[in-house]
Amino acid sequence: MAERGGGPRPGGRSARVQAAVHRAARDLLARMDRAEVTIPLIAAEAGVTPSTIYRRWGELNELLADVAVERLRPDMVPVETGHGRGDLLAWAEQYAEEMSSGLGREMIRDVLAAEGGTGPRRCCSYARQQIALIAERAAARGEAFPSLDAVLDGVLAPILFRILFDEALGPARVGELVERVFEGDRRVDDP
Amino acid sequence: MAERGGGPRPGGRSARVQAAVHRAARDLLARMDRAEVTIPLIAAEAGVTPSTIYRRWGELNELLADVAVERLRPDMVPVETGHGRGDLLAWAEQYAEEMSSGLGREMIRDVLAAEGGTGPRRCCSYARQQIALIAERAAARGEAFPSLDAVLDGVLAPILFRILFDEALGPARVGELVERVFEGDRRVDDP
DNA sequence: CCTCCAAACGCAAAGAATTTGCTTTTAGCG
DNA sequence: CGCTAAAAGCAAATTCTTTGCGTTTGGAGG
Repeated sequence: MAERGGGPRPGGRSARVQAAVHRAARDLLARMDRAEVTIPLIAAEAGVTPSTIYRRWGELNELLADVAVERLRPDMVPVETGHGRGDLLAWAEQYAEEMSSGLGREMIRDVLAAEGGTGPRRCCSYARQQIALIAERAAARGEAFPSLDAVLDGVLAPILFRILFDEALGPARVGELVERVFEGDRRVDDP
Repeated sequence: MAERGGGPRPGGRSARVQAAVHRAARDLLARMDRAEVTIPLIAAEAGVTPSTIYRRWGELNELLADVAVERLRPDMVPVETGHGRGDLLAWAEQYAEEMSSGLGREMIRDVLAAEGGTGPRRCCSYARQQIALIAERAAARGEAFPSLDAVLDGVLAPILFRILFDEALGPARVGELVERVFEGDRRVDDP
């Protein structure tokens, strides 16, 4: 029913409609309150009929989650500072800042609100890839670097947890978390 | 608009309606798929008109979030094992298990999906209270115990992060997290 | 190049949910 | 014992969602 993701074939009609709908949704989210955005509105903006959207996405949450996951995909490689700890710190600080914004928070919530669990998984995997890349670079330089799970649980988890349930962490606290994940037992086993 | 929480006055008509609606929502959630539950359905089950619910809660998400926060409120004090680390471990394991269930995950998502940020805050504060209680008991015994923030970021955050974005953590990993939060800098006076 | 096919879209009617104006009930108060 | 403000009921109007059916489209095979 859902058929999220890149679409069936690149270049087909299906892909064009999906692109138009995504763009329309992004535009509307940018210029009006999230609660006022409806499927008929997006359809009108995209130049398609509502039933097309209902058939492809099923409900507003699925569509918005789809759009949010797309926007959450990292668009650049993590900056290189010369050592793994600096790379991770820079990445974590930028990540925390982006996600702490009003728009960032809304996108995360949209992703979580969708039915199928694939959206959150994809977001997690995006972060995983970025961290793995930093870890690889560190390993190539012969540095010790914490395991992927340690970084996920020790840095990413607190950042997202605080954004969702409490108050977003500031850069100072993010720095502490990065420091802490480098302390103690370093498991370099994970590539 | 929302008027979540305990209700205006205990015993009034308002409180009775709220209780009836909450119960109806819980019953329906228990016996049918979450996606099929609608406000008119809940209204019928509760014996009120839909417009009452619309006026009080605004939309389905708000109502379900309200119900979920209620159910997420801890109903007992953390078990006493004799020392803080054991208390925290027992609490964390039980928390992780409860939240990892299908029902637990749905409740968390409901809480997060609501508009106002008060639901997630309240859930966080429930956990805070439980942890603070464990910490107080430890302090009363003269034990060292990690700071509240350290526990939130080091134990609670990974548990919830994995449930929401990845795969729920097993008891073994939860135990590791508890161990780790007791390592390193303890910001409470030494034992 | 042409024809055929399945997938996807548009249209419009039917069905369901949401909003809203107005009336009625109720609990608390003087 | 009335009075009043808040909350609920009722019903009409509006908006969203679903669905059946005909049309278009892009691609595969001849």
